[in-house]
Amino acid sequence: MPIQKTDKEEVIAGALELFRRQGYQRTTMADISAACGLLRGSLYHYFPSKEDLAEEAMGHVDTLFKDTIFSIAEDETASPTARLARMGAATEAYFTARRGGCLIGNLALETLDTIPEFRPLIRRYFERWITAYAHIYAAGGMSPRAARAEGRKAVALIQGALMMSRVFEDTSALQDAMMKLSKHPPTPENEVEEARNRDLKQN
Amino acid sequence: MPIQKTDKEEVIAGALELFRRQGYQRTTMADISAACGLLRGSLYHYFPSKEDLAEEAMGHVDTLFKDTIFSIAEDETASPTARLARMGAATEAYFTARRGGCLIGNLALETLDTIPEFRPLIRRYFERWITAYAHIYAAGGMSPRAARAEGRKAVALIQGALMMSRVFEDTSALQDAMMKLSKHPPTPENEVEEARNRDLKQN
Amino acid sequence: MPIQKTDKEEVIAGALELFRRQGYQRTTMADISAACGLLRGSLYHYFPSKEDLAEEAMGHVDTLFKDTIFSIAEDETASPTARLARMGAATEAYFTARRGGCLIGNLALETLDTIPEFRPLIRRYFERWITAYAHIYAAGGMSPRAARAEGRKAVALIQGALMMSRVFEDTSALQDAMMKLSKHPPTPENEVEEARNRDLKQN
Amino acid sequence: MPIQKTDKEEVIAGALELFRRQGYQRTTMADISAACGLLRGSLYHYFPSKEDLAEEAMGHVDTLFKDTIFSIAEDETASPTARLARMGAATEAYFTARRGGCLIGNLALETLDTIPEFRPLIRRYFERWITAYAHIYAAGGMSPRAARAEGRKAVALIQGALMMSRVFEDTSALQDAMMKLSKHPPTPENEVEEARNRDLKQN
DNA sequence: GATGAATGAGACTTCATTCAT
DNA sequence: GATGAATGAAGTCTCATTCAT
Repeated sequence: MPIQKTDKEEVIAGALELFRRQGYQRTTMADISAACGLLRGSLYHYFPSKEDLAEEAMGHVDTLFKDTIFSIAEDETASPTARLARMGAATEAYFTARRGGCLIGNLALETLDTIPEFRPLIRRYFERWITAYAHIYAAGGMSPRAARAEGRKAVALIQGALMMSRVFEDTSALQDAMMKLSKHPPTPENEVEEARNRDLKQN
Repeated sequence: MPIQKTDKEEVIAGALELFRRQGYQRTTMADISAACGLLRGSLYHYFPSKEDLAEEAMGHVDTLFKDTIFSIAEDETASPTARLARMGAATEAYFTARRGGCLIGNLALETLDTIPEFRPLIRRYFERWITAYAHIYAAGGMSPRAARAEGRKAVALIQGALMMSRVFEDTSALQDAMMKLSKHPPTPENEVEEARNRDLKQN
Repeated sequence: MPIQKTDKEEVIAGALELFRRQGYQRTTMADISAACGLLRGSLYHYFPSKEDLAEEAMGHVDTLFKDTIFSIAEDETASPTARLARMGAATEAYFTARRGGCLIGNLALETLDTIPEFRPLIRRYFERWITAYAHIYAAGGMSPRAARAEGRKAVALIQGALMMSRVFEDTSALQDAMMKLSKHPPTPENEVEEARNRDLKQN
Repeated sequence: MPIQKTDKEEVIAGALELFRRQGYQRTTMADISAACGLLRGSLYHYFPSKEDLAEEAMGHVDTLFKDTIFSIAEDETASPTARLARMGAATEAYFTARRGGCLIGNLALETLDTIPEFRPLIRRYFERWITAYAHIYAAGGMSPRAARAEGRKAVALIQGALMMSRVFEDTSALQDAMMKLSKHPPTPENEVEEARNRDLKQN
């Protein structure tokens, strides 16, 4: 029985990578079966359809991020800045070790308008990510509303940076973005404004 | 001939929207022919293949951005801050008027690893965009190196915000990001650091 | 354009015979394409699915029976007995010229519980057939209620006779049944009863 | 062993119902295994193949009819009319208690031209049924030849009535047919002719 | 230039059957 | 004997592309 679970996980792992790099439509069940050594028909013992398989792959990523990355934000024993740094490092490590960027981000852009079944999964993943950043920002003294807005911008920046890294085949775009996010909580717009005003008055 | 060209433009316009919302693989030549009123076989009088059609659609977007958005950055008669605001407003207006986000960003994530022919087009588009931001930032006094890094982050933030807007069906994510970018040049990391240090010393 | 219609009719004719003899599930699109010289994929230019193709085949039979057999019942210039004879002869001729019995009867038993889309077509066909017999019986002086009941039995007898002919590869079962139905309107139960009583009294 | 046999009977009972309602091709081994609580692979401990399983199911019906319905015809202690009534009642009771009509009649129309292995079974079943009716009719004074012809029509009427009952989801079609058959031996064609002639002469 | 039927490769999926455990 | 994963052939259907009219 442990063999069984291993097999299924192997299929998911192979499918996950193919979906991430080739997209959902372009990846065929034949590709996946070749990647995991199973025959085409055998995949259907584990997954009733290609869609289900993709959902399980996304669920796998979702769970992994929840357990190993987003959970860092909840560690109230660490300072907000320390949590930011640790979450950033974990995020960067995850994506640096894998080509093709973010599975769920990629599938989001490809399927959001055509496969409604994926939408809840996609939203839950990003919702959790945003909430993680917002939690840290709020712990740093930001208002809940601003913390959430900044969290959304943080996730946007990471996803955009993943896109840039892929487009230019240069991981520095991701590193750059993570560095920006990791050092300290962002300064919301008005605070920046005030800071500038202060600077101007000093001169 | 101009009539002909109009026909071709209509095909491109229809294909562009379908590719943006449904992705490349999911969009069929039949979808496109239905969208523009032509029959399946007739598409091949204008475009030798689906790939060529997609490339022309991307080229259309590329040219449009170059002429109407990126060109704003070159307007040396306006202040950097004014150019940022105008470019931000134009960008926001473009994407707010269309569902599905950014054609080239979407196709980038879907096809970068499977259709190498698209890569030069995708890179040129993002290269221009980054350059536009870098140009403004440099005009604001930033070093060329920092300006380019900040430009890349700016484009990343926009693309990520487009993803968030689509995921949550909420255009405020884009507005939020554009507001952040439009107000003034970003404060590079070390400058913020210094500013904070200044603040601390004052207290 | 007449070529087009001919092609489609040819496909239907080939499919019709295959469905009648092999059943719906057992007949593959490959069988049909081989029978009409078209490639598998080409069938989908004419019919969106196998189900639709089968429905058109059934519709073809339905129309043919309506126009060439059931219409005989409406010919008020002929006596009921003459109409019975002509309808019986036409029915027998149709089924004698074809192996495999009645397409719609066969598909009825095979698909009634599994392909609900076929049900309306199947019912309409039998409804018309019953109505044709009932019309003649009523013209022969039978009450509408009894005429309908006898019509249903007439159609049942024909379908059952087709089954017997197929089981025993002996067309005499059909001929036998048609002879019984063709000679004159049936004597409803109570009339037979009365006739027997009369006979008994006479002796 | 008796436990084993019970298991086998359960499989056959489940398969029988599925084959009757869904047909042979449409019914999968997975359907059958789900219906009887066994797993897919386990079915092959009892039956070497799907065809064998279907043959055993048909054999089950064949034996049941032989023992509980056709045997009534052999009961020389009862009058022909009484036997007809009892056989009709038993037949009607059997089919009224089950949806989907007659397993062997259904499979006959579906498989007669494609699974020759089933043919002997199908023929034997109908042969017995016809013989049963012929036996009663002969006991009623009909010539062997006429009795057999009338027996075939009786079975045809029943099978056709089962079809009508299923098509219109109305068991009255079967009841109607059974009433016709149960009251008394049919009047062969020529006898009716003579009776009519007698009637005419009287007027 | 326009049409739309035809092509043929290939996609997802099903299913009877086998076999190692 | 029971299990259920694995097999591999085959089924329905899609689709980019071609071509005769």
